[in-house]
Amino acid sequence: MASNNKVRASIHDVARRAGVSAATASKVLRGIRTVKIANAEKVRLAVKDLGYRMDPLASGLRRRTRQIIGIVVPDLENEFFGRLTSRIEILAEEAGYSLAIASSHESEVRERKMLERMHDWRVAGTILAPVRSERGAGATVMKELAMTGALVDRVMANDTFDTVTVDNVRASARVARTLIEAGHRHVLLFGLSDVSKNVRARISAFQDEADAFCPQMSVDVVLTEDSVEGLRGSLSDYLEHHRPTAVFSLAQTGTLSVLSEFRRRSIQCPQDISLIGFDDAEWMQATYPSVCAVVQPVALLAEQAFARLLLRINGQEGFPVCLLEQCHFQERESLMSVGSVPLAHTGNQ
Amino acid sequence: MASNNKVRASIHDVARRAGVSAATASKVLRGIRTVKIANAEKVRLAVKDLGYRMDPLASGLRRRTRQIIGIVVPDLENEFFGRLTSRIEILAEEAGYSLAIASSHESEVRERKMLERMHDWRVAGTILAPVRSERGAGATVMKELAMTGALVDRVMANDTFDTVTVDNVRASARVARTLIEAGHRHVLLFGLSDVSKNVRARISAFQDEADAFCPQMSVDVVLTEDSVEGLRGSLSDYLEHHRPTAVFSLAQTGTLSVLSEFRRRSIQCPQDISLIGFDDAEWMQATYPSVCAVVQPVALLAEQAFARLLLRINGQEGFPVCLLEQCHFQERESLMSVGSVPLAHTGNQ
DNA sequence: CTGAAAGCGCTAACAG
DNA sequence: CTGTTAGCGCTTTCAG
Repeated sequence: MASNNKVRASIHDVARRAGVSAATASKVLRGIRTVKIANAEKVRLAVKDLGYRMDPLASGLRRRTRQIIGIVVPDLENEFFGRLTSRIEILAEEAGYSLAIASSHESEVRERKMLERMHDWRVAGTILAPVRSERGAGATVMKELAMTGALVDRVMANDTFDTVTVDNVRASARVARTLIEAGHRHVLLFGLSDVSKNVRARISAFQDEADAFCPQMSVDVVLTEDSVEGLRGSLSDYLEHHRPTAVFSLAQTGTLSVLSEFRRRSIQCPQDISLIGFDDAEWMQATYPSVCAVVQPVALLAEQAFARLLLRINGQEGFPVCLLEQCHFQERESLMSVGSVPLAHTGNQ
Repeated sequence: MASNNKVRASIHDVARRAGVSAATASKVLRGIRTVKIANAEKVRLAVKDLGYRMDPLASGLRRRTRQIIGIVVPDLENEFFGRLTSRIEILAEEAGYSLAIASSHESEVRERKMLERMHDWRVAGTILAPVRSERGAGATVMKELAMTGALVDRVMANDTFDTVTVDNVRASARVARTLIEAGHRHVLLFGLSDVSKNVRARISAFQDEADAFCPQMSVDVVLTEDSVEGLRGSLSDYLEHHRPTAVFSLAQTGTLSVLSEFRRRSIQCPQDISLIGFDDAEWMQATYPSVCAVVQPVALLAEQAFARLLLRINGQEGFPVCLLEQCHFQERESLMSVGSVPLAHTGNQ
């Protein structure tokens, strides 16, 4: 067996070399001040000499809780969750925890498995971004296991855990109003699977806003259960028979499909059809036309979710709160008023 | 302190309820067959009744090696590493390990910290994708600590660890040949920081190929230390005074910058300047023009790196190997022969 | 202020 | 086949 052949010094080795007991060495290492300064010095010296490093997992075994925070996200290949995780990793370390990262790969059974693993690892707390088919399964598992946790993204209020999410309603309403004001009266809402609470919220908020301020607006909704391949197909089918003046893409992958489909069909955007996407990405600045998007405050979501979790870990009691963070609307070229002349673009062609 | 208030059953509880000793219970749980069937059944029943779950970390403490594999990548926000990590997570689990994921956030000091943490966690092995400023620092740390490991991406041969990387030389040579054949005689190589071994390899391979097959080709190189902001600036400066017929972007972020800069300056791509990018992304299909790219075999990199690590964990001895995986060249619209008439595009405009 | 002893949850070793 | 004993590396407790 290959492995760490160099035997590692244990706290007993340190204690022996420093001429004190393991208990004392332990105190020094944990920064407890009730140790004679001379002894503390000796311990620190021994640590240095031996290149001693504590085994945090063994330590956690004894303390009965480990300095680890878990996070389970549905998809690490997705930039959004990459950014979320990345930010939380830093926050966790600043607070003295290690972050254990796991992906449920959009599968409910994996989600359960990963949550159980976090529990088995005795993490201090777990942040969960549920899978797309969110029916609260993940939260239920966490509740069953009596885990301390917080939920982020793709969640509405929950009766057990604090939740942090984007204000889908306000953001969608804002998109609706923008389109109405630009004269659009026939809009397609396009996205993946209606089982996601986020997407449902975005749709109904859009419709409510349309009903309230522009009852004559006709709103089509096309949702696909399948993944990326299906997206393109269902959009294609739809465009065969309908010609809205604007498309509101309900998620990032959808936005990409819309753009390609426009290109395939030689649909001029925004002259023929305007496009607004939910969720921004860097590449949306570089496309032609650049794409208007609802920008989610990822860093803020991370910070709030982490802050809530930390409070709970530290014993904060009380009813779960439900935090809604506001999105920003990024105007770009893909949006045009109906009937107006195209703006002068700086881009190709 | 909030925490897991429900007390968890230990293996002793299981043993007691099953009327056997902890050692026997342990054997059953580990699937060791030398246990009377009746007893094994009783243990399994007790496990079920108690909802028992083993503490894998305590178990690892005793066995002196944990069923964990570590991976340290430079940037989880980067799609490439997201995919790599995601794939390795699955492979690790199939092999009976949990994957501990950490990001060094492109910082050498963090990289060391994360590697040390993996070591402290007594992982069975660690896969490292070094930070951009790769001077072998990460590998040195791993060697110092006598860790079992493998290196992936951004590495050349290493005298201690198996390495798995993309064949930058062949890929770049291929790009060079493609451009030569398309009649390009003035090319810009554009990218981030020359301290990355990958980027250095790509540049010199391109130059070698050009020297060999088209000595009159003029090759400019613009590299930026800074991150994304700097990229745009240095490209802009360059284009102020030069007008190559093609740009070879050495990394994904660069490709995005090139595209935006083209748009800003109303440079028609590919009519005025062709573009080829190293590293593919989904959005490159949807831009106008769609972007030619060198596609890295991410899944393959993951599989090879993992396979090598597993061999080492299982005691495989011998000199470190250096695996080179081949890239695929994806033709798209952004490449045109010099002096030729644009192809009919199906896209906008 | 210190150290001996006990034990976190688990498993290796070995005598029965 | 089974159970006892003795730890893995650490921290807690409590008598000194």
